[in-house]
Amino acid sequence: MPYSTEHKQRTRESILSTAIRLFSNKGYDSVTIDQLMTAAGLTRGAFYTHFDSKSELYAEAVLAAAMQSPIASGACPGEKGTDWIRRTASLYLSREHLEQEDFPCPLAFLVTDVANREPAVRNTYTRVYAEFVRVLQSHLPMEASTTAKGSELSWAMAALMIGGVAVCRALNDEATIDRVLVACRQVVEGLAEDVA
Amino acid sequence: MPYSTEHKQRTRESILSTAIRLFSNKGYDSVTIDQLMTAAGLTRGAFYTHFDSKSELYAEAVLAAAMQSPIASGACPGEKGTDWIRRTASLYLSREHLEQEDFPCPLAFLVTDVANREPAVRNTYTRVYAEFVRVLQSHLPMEASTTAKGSELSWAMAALMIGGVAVCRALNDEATIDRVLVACRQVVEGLAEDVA
DNA sequence: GTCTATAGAAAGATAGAC
DNA sequence: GTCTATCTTTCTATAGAC
Repeated sequence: MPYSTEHKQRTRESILSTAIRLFSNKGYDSVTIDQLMTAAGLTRGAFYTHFDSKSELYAEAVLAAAMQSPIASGACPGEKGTDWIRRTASLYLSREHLEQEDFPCPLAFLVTDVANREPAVRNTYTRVYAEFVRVLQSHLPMEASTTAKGSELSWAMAALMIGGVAVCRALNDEATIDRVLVACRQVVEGLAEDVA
Repeated sequence: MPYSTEHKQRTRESILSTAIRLFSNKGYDSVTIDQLMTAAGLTRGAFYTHFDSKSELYAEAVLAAAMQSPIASGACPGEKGTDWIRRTASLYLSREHLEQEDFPCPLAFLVTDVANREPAVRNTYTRVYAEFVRVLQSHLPMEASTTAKGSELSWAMAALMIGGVAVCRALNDEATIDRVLVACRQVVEGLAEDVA
């Protein structure tokens, strides 16, 4: 691979990382190409060598964000079963995640934002969400990891975790945020254990 | 009250209703003053007689949306206890709500959007959310409507309902949407009953 | 591949006529 | 109070130099 191609690849990934960070924290419309490129250490003009348009970048960013987020893509490889669920819930529904600037879960940080975007982006979101649910279910205890009941539970658990984080980001009161986080963690754990 | 004042009041409310509809379905940035006023049957220039700025309008719209949404502000006055919860969950987590253009629940339709806005808007969101939780808890069976455990459950139930609706709006697959709606409804009902 | 410069469109907000 | 006209800013995207 010639130097220039390799270099282009690196630049592209740098733009993408910056995009994930900015889009996740400010939403699609509030991020300008200028801000993005400046934050990536470049200027406006260089953008279009790497991406066709802002919306194309967004679509890629949502997917890349999902794959890079340690929280969404099956963290805690050490743990198993209910322990994994408990640990994931406590990572996902945490202040650290809320304040996570670099790799937050796009499912939570961009829910409403994605809803207002074109079908291609929503297709990506749909796939990422389904994968999140699949991973959750695979860690449910015993047979629940394959039954219809366990599946149903997983679809709701994912919505609860995403909802909890999304709501907390909209709230403006520390005490309320902590209450929501704790409550959601407790309920997720309870659900995972009761299904056994 | 002189005619002009009364008329101004009506116009103002008309703009506000239009704002609720447009903001809820497209988000803050995607709605322009021009679109808004045209949809309200007026022109750009008339806007600033009623509101100081777009962001001020947004803050008012979020509050008004919460009060006008029959779903969020304690619908089903006929039902009581667990029946009320079950009925509210089935209204909230429904396709009708997802496709509701005029009075959707801003807690779900604007979560991420509000998160990216100024503190005043997030304060409003916080109050509306807390009220939603309060109403939910008041319909929990027996003592749960006053205990700490019932309170915790309510904070999570609200996040689950909001998360379910918000996620479904981002999804782009009918079957997946139905699965999420059903799953969330089931879990909400289960939670409300198990606490008894 | 990245830069500066700029075209071209659209937005928020204001001014002044009616 | 509402209109049309406009100021000013900001944004996406492109052109051309290096």
